[in-house]
Amino acid sequence: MGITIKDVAKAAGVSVASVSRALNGHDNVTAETRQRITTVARGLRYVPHSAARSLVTRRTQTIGALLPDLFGEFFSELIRGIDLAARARGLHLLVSSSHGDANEAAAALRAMQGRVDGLLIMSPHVDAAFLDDHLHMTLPAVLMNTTVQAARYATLNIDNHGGAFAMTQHLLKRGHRDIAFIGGPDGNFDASERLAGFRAALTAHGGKTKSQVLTGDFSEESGYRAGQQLLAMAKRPQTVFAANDMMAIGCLFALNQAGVRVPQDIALTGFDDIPIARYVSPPLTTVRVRIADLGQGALEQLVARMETPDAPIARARTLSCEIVVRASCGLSAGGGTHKHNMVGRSSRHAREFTGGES
Amino acid sequence: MGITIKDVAKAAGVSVASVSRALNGHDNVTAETRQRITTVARGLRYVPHSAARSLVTRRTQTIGALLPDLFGEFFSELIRGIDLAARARGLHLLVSSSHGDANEAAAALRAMQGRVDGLLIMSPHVDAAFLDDHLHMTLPAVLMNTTVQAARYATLNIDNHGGAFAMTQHLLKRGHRDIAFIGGPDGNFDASERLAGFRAALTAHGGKTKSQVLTGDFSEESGYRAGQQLLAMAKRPQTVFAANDMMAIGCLFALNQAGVRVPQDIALTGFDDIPIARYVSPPLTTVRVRIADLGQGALEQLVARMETPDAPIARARTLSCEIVVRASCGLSAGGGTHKHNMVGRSSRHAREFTGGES
DNA sequence: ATTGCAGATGAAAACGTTTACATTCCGCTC
DNA sequence: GAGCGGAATGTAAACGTTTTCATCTGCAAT
Repeated sequence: MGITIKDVAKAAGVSVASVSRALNGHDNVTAETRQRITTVARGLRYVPHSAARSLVTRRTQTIGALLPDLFGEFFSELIRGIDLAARARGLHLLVSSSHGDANEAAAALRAMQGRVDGLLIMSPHVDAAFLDDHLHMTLPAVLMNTTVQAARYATLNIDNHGGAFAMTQHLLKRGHRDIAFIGGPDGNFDASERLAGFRAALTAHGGKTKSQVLTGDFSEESGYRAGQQLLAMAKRPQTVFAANDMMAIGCLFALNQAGVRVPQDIALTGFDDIPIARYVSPPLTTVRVRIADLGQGALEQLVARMETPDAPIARARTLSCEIVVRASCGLSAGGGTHKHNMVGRSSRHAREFTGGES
Repeated sequence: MGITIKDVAKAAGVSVASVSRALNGHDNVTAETRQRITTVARGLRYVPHSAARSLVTRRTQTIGALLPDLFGEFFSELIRGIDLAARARGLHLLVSSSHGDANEAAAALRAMQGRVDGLLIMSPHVDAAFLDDHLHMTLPAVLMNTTVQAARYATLNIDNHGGAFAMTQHLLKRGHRDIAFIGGPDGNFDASERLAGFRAALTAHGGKTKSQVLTGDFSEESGYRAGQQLLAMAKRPQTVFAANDMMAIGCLFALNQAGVRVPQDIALTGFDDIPIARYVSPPLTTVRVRIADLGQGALEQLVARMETPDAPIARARTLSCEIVVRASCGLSAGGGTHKHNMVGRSSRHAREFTGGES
């Protein structure tokens, strides 16, 4: 690795202190000396040793993201959002994923401790006690999509309940009365909230409805299996609401394959609005979660905490969702083919908003 | 941050050296003392300061991944593979992406220097001179999907050319004679290799064929636009070969939307075999790249270099692809519906292998 | 001419580890 | 019982920065 600040100092004929000052843009150094130092440093290809710097500044310029998994477009988008925001602030991003159980999550949490200035945690199965145990109190952290309510932690949630509620309501309003819900993994916060929202809407509606819940685990394959279950039924439900888009797409595929037409024979909706959702046939009606924004927002909240660690923790923020009506649920009341709406990030869709930021 | 190794030493009534030895599993320490120290350390919730450690050991236990982008399932899968392999070795993963131009890439490269023990670089537009300029020679690095041939760098490539060649050959063998190719971004190594493979196969075939190239940039949207161009043509090609799956899916959507049937009216194939490819309708015939394996393999190669930096660099490895025939290109010679083949990670498909590892 | 001041620079401490080297301790052997 | 050897433990240097404090310089004010 070789070349240190001392070498630069020697070559420039100044002290290490001046080199440090010049390179870090402090103002108490002559323009001329700074010029000389920068030139020398560049010539020598000097790169500050970040560990040494971190040791004394107690800053790593790095934030960590603890994710449950990395599979599929949801996490892809999430990381993209985080990365974007981090880059804008000159922060590095350390990712860690695949934490099947609590032990792995604990190990990951431990390992990150001290390597990062702040932590973004999305682990739908960790609870407050777990965090108290393994997360150092002084390390700023933001929890995403978590069941943890403790006021000690900053949290940012998707409006899972509201989104599922609105979507169900939308379906009911359009006359759907017999709806099957494809659920997510057991113990997953998002999954259970979405199911709860679905149920609440049914209850709120009051009228006569029918519903059932199929099991899934958020993977395309589980959606496909659910689709096969549907196909095997003597009397199929009128509508399927999958707890995420990947399952909806898997289910759609099973239906397509069997020649069951969507939405004519059965309507289908998802949740998340992953990028691919608008490109399947028929395009998927879904609950839009601005996934990248979620990551970005979480990072910004984290940065805020890092900058003023003593500020009281704002109460849990919830990111609103909106319903995006595409063809898969049957055409909306307004009719029309919506063709011009189906492509492009900025296109407008029929929308219904959920509660909004709380 | 508070609690250091000194605190542990004091509390356990030993010297810092013993604490260090005990906690790092050195053997020259009594079982009894080690026991005591570990207990105390745990009780105090001592976490070693990694920067201090890195400073003296000159190791960060972190590897960096430099990616051009994070959008879509391809990168998702790639990161997943890298993360998996890194985790298995107790290495942390620092990601950095969105390097539109060379300047950004240079800055990212610089910033990573010194924070990582090794670097995984996928930046389809960097060349050897660029690396010589910005990459410290002593930092182990593995280049993925790069045009760089320099023997100084370890590289791991997808067999883009072979894959595209094989796919084109497959299409020709099935009687397709008029094929449109949707290309990737200008200057992108993968894109140009795939196009070259396509052309080479046409040339090799010798017989009378027709072809054209539509422009794309690897995004669904560009595939959609290409699809619209196709639709607008007086005489449409018989077959479309998109340089990646995302574009194929975008194109498929445009065709579906217009009521043009795939594969009856027009055949369609892609490249990458991203997870979603088997779940669109019709399922996409494509060139399978074991994306996660690519990431995993690159990481392993990197680790090898880190462990023995002086070993001569193995010549560029190329990861073989295989053709996965699903329904979108018209049924394969064998006929049948392939229904049982379309789902599940381990299902067998009609396959044709490309050159394999060189 | 002396004092004071401000701005530029340098010397050295500090950050928390690991590790080479020194010391202590203990049980042996002669 | 003195000397020895080896294991366990301690001491202190080193890693490469940043930053506090001190020094030095030149210049204006007295």
